[in-house]
Amino acid sequence: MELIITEKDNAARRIAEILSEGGASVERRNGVAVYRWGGRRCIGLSGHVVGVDFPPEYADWRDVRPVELVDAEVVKTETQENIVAALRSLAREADRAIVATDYDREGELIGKEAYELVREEADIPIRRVRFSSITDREVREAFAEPEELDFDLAAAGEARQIIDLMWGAALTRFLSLSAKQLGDDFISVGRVQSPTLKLIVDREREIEAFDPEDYWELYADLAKEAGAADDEFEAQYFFEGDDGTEQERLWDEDEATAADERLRGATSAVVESVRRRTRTDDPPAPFNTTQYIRAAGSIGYSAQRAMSIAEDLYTAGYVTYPRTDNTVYPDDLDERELLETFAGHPNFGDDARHLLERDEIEPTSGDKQTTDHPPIHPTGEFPTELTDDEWEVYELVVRRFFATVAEPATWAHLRVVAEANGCRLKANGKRLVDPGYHAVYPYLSTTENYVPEVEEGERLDVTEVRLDAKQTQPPRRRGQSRLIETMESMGVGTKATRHGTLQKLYDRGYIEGDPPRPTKLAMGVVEAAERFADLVVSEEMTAQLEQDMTAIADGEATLDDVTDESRDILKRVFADLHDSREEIGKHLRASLKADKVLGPCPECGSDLLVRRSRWGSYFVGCDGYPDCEYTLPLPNRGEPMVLDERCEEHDLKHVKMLAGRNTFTHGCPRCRAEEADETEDRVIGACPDCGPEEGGELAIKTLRSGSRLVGCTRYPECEYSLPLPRRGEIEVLDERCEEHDLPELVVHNGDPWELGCPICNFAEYKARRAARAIEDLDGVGRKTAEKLAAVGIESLDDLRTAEADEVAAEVQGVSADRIREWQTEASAG
DNA sequence: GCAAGGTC
Repeated sequence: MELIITEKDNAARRIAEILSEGGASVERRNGVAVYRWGGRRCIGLSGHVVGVDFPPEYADWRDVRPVELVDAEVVKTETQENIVAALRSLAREADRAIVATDYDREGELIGKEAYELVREEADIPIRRVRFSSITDREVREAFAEPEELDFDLAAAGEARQIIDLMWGAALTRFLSLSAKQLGDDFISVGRVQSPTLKLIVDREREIEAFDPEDYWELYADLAKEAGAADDEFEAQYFFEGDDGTEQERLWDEDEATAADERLRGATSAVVESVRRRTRTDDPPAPFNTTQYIRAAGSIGYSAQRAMSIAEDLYTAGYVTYPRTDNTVYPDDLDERELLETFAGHPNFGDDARHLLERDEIEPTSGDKQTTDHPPIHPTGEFPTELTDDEWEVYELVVRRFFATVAEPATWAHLRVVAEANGCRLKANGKRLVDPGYHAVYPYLSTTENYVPEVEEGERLDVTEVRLDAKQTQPPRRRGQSRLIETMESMGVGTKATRHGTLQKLYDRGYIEGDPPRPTKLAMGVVEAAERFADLVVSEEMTAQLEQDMTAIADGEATLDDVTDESRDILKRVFADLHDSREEIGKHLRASLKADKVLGPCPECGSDLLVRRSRWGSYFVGCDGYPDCEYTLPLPNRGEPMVLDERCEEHDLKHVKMLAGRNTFTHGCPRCRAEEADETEDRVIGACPDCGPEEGGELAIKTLRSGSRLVGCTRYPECEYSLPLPRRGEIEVLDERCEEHDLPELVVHNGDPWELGCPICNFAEYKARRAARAIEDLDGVGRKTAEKLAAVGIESLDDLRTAEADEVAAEVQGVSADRIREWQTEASAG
């Protein structure tokens, strides 16, 4: 029997399909899928099935001095026991094996790990095949002429594993021990996470150090003398700077007002020059992971969410592998054929047919060509049931593919320079003459700037003059996709890990919000690392490692050469760290506290801190506790983030509550509490729970945490309550709900929101939320959710408790098995 | 309880 080993199940299934010409069957070993046909078996791993670690005697952080990890042995442990067991048992039955993992360095290492597991069981020939996309031709050609594993390349990967573990673990333990942070709140550093964190911290330092400067810009509205009213356009004042370049900003107020007055003295301007240009705007390159994340970010998806959706679409077979650096379509991809599959599609058909009219389909390509996976593109398999988010992302991938085979766009640029009373004015117009690829890819801006056709020497009316006082702005914080792009350009992390690294920084309490802002703890960690272990916060560590890995792969260095040198460097770092342990610990503890301090306690003058209760909720408490028991409540939704902004009255920092899309600013917690104390409850009717027996009434209440609700006046004996929005004035109308005998409410926060009867409103809200929860289940689209609602399934609970067979009989197109899958998912979530 | 890299 010949055993074929791939990096993942998906690849195993597709390779089996190709080599067996569709004749493969699936069986399970230890729960792992094995594809069989003829004399062949094919198993997919799950990436690395073994990992590096220290022997168990190094496990206790308190027992082992961190520096000892530098010379500790590094052992391999099985991390995916089911898969390893399945692989071993298959190996015992095989008379030869073929490693078919991904065609990249990490794939070579994963292949070598499989090689060693097989070797422990059987002394059989083990060969290697390499292909860059799982297509019929590439796979057949690769299997026709198997090659050998590249052990040097695999050793390069192992060197990375060892160095990352030893630096990461030793320094993480050192910092955590020094700050006495040993539980879930340990303080981590690493070759990838720390330079990424420094990138964010450095930008924050620039922002903090920024000193804004005043400047002025001068504008005039110009209009053709006999033209239509909408022929008016804006032109900007400019002058020649000392270096001969065009300048728009006036840095001196007197000069600015002088120019303003001069221009105001002009009633007309004379066109000095008109320049027309045509510019082509080339369609974008195929999607690699980073550019995909960026595009998904521009339509509102976080990096993590974008990757998670892409992975789901990939597993379902609708798009190709989402983790790739490649921006060049492989020769095997027939773009015309793929377009043809879309020609009959209800959503994409028109665009696909239009693109097929081109004589020659020549796709764009990016700078980077790799051997592991093609750029992300649709497979041509059409999805049936997608959630709204999945559909939006799927459409993005389809349209990006369309864009890469579409024509360039053409813009007409028109630059007009005019002179008015000695002032020179310019206007740059642009018009999209031919939308080209924008017609099929509507995600990039096509904003035009209108400037009418004018002639040289033509006289224009000056209809308005504006002098804008402005200030230079600090650099902007990078958003998630910009950070990922920067990490890529620094060579830090990989296509498969960068978004996860950002998530890790959030989880470790190093960054908050979006765009991410570093915490004081992050500032402290980066400062400590810069002083004592500069290498671990520098991108050079990765650059050096890459060079060393290349040397190992080329046979110019050995794994031991490289790891021993790294050990020496790390030992020198520890020699410096040793004496400063106390000082570093104090600094880190001060940083940790700084993230939580709001300001002085009104009762004892100690610091008020954001704290967490035993039940997990947040509140503001005094650092003087238990001597001082002063507290203030915080909203019960989201994670509190302390802002720099301070309340003038109470000298307390403002608090923002981070809750994804529902993030809001709470402000000064003392102000909120005092406002609540001063707000009278407004009675609006009888309590439906206890009104008849106990005479309880419903009132609009404001809590000290800032929440508002309609609740029973007998609270806490009666806990009946309905939520109200946090913001906006609540108006009570005379109209009453017939069913509940309560007044209709209107919330004034921007556009008036007619909330109506609070009981009806809450019922509707719950129904909407339930519908959304059901739609979030894997493979339940809106249509299915509607069908389920029609048979009375309106919440996850309804779904969980329903009889799958009965529902299947009533709902067309949904099997009982499918419903049981959803029930499992609903119970798990 | 450490890292970073695969993959789910």
